[in-house]
Amino acid sequence: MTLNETEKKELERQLSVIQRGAAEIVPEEDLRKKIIKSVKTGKPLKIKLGLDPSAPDIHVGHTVVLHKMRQFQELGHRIQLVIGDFTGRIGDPTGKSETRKQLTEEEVKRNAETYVEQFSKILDMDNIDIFYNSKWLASMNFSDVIQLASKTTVARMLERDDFEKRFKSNQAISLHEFFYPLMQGYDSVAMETDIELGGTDQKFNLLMGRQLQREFGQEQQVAIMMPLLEGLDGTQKMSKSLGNYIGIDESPNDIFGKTMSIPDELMIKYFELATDISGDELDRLKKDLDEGSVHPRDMKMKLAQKFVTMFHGENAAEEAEKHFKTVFQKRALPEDIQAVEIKADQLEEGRMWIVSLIVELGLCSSNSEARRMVQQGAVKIDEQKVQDVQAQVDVEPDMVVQVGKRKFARVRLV
RNA sequence: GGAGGGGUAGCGAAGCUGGCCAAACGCGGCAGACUGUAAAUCUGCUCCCUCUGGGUUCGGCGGUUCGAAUCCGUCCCCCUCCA
Repeated sequence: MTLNETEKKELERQLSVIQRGAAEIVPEEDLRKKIIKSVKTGKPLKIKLGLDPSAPDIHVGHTVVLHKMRQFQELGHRIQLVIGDFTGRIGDPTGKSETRKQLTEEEVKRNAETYVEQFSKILDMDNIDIFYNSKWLASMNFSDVIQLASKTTVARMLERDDFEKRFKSNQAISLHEFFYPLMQGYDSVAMETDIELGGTDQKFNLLMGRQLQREFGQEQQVAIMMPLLEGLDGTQKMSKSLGNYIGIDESPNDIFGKTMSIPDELMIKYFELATDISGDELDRLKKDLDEGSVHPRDMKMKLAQKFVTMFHGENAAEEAEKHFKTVFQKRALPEDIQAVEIKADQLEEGRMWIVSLIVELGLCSSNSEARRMVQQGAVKIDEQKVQDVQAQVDVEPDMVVQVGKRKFARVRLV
């Protein structure tokens, strides 16, 4: 197929955008072909992203794939979300024994709405298709299922990492778990997907889509795997269960603060994968960092600002930065300290034991912990260090109690 | 179904010839110093309790004993090998 100059340019433009940040594209050649076809015919490609309906709270790690989706949108392609409402009922094959609780239709719907709401911070939701895979999976009968199962082999299934491991180590693999990739793959058949996006951990499933499409006589989809973003600890992938995540629904101050605590080495990766900056801008940032012309801290602040802006808007970002600067750079008290009620009848002659006060204010979870904090010199009342565990504190309204560097509470006497 | 191994604090892992075990050690976490709420480093803390002491812990339950993570019975769960 021959391309004229403008078409060639367009091809290269799209390729470079799509490739940026991607961990793997399988196969690249097909991607080329699909883009050429699209450029020639003016028909957008169908880009699929599968969603698990059970975990609707998304964090920055999830946004990696969303940013890639966004880029596709901007390139004029059609993005399609599939809510795995049917798949969710089967339980995913992570090897853990707990059976996933069945979601009711209500819950699935509510979760889907949450997705839509959260995604709107990154994607153009007016320009998007949403599917539920129960639409085609729920109506399949047993012979349809057998038919589908016959499209692949046990050996093929065992190629999948976690299946292989479990098989070799004699751990149970329930037969139904084999159907999870099959279902996900079949979604691509049903939707005639051109390109499917996912994390590198989804590779097997994405490739299954390819295989099934071929079996069903369709043009095969291209699988684009995005890297998994490491969390705040800098080593493990960002996940809610590890607690090393930045949730997009968190407060501006938390998002800003958490971003500041990521290891420097990850900054560029975060910029590349989790923000909307262009390739050129990214190159500039890298250069600045290498040359040392920008303080890494300041660059990270820029990142933090981008995140807060993305999730809460520009004003919030400015506020958060101000907060960060006063609290952590100047070590001053933040402006908006959460007020916590202390009931007057908890006091004895207007006083309260320091340890109980800390616990009552919710700054520590047990007396023992609070006691430790006092002993370690982590506790300040109105900026005065308190180190006496026995101290009886005169409780004044609006008094500010601080534990460690980042936990504050303002007393509200009632 | 048979044989063997194992279940200890957030995790990993000692202890298991009964008292010195609230339980070594490592990781993680928290706090302090230093800083850029980065990294590295150093120090302390890390079941609960108004605490130089007390109370509950070592898969569950029940025994033996002055005293049990450690011994006995029983139940549950996990793993390995055999069928």
